[in-house]
Amino acid sequence: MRAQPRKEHLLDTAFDLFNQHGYHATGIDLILEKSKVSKATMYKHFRSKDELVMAVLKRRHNQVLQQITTSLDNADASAQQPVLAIFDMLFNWFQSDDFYGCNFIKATGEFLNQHEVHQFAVAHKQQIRDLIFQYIQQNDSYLKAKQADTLSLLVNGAIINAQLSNSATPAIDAKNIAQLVLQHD
Amino acid sequence: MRAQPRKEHLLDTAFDLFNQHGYHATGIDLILEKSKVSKATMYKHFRSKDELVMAVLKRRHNQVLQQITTSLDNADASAQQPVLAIFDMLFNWFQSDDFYGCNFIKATGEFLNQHEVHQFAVAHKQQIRDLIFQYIQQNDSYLKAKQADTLSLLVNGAIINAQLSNSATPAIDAKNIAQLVLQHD
DNA sequence: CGCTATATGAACAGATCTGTTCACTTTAAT
DNA sequence: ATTAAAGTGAACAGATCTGTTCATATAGCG
Repeated sequence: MRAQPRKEHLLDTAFDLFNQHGYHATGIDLILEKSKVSKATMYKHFRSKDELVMAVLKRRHNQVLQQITTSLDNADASAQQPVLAIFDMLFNWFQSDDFYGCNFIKATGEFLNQHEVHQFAVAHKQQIRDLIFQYIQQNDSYLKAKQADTLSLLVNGAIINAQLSNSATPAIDAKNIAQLVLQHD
Repeated sequence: MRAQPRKEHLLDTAFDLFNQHGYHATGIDLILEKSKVSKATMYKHFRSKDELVMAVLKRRHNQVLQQITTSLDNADASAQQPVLAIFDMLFNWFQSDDFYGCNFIKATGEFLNQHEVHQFAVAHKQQIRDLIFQYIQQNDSYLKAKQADTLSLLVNGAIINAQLSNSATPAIDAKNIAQLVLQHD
């Protein structure tokens, strides 16, 4: 199979524009203009705009899971709570130029509950929580595994506050809170 | 001045639809159909859709500030941290049938940073943080006033997780975390 | 070189969206 | 009952959006 640079480039451009303008406010034509891809090509790869949105989300989903896994794998195993490495990852993300909040949270806001896109976004967040849950069970076993809910809440709160304040410090705030809560039980 | 039931009804309907479908996905025609108001009337009250959006946000902004103020005023002053009453308010909100997440967070996701709507939404969240800050200074003075950032992060995290999980328990989770963090310092 | 995949661009259809206009009707207060 | 304000409905304009089509161009590969 040949690599598909056009398709990947299209997904990159769409991802950026969706994050900045939102899903409905971003027209197909804008994506095509920015990516220098023709409309016919796009519709050969994706049957509809919704399918493009789903492809963007699925690719990002895999990227995020990969990033979290890598973060946790590289975490200092001698640390008291290696799971907190997640917040260091958030800190880096918040500082990047192309940070415009979480595209999955955005997706739940723009599509109705029963819509495929909404449901995929919810499933994505749930899967992150589950990933944290599993990691705690295996590596920070002295922690109550149910603390995954707490960490998930702190992660999402940090994302929102980082977007609102256009600063990365909520990642540090969240890490400090997490540290306190986790070592308490 | 006469009361303006049509205008208020229009704002009510628009608020609900914006919350469920998002701002851009909600067409004027849908709002008019649901509210049984004619298009001419709407455009007499609001010069554009953006102006309607702003009116919805401004009204909601006042409602939220009022709710928080009332919550804090009615908080058990003998409690250790009366500021935690905010999370009880969140709990009730999350349980209501018309809870579809935070319309201000949604607004930041759908409008560019420099857009009036985006900026108003950011200012709204900042003002809530400031309100908490002031309350802590006056009533929970043994707390570090800067903890308003922590509470803000917990509030927003709870809102997101409540929307994602379609449950009210994140309000309780956030309250427990807040209690722990605040009494620690 | 020549074959085949893939991409292009430009025009087009049809739907939907915001916003305007206007003749007419309803409502509320005097 | 009269009058003035407010609301209605329906048609319309113009912009924008998604999606289609097709003749042409281009790039990779034997």
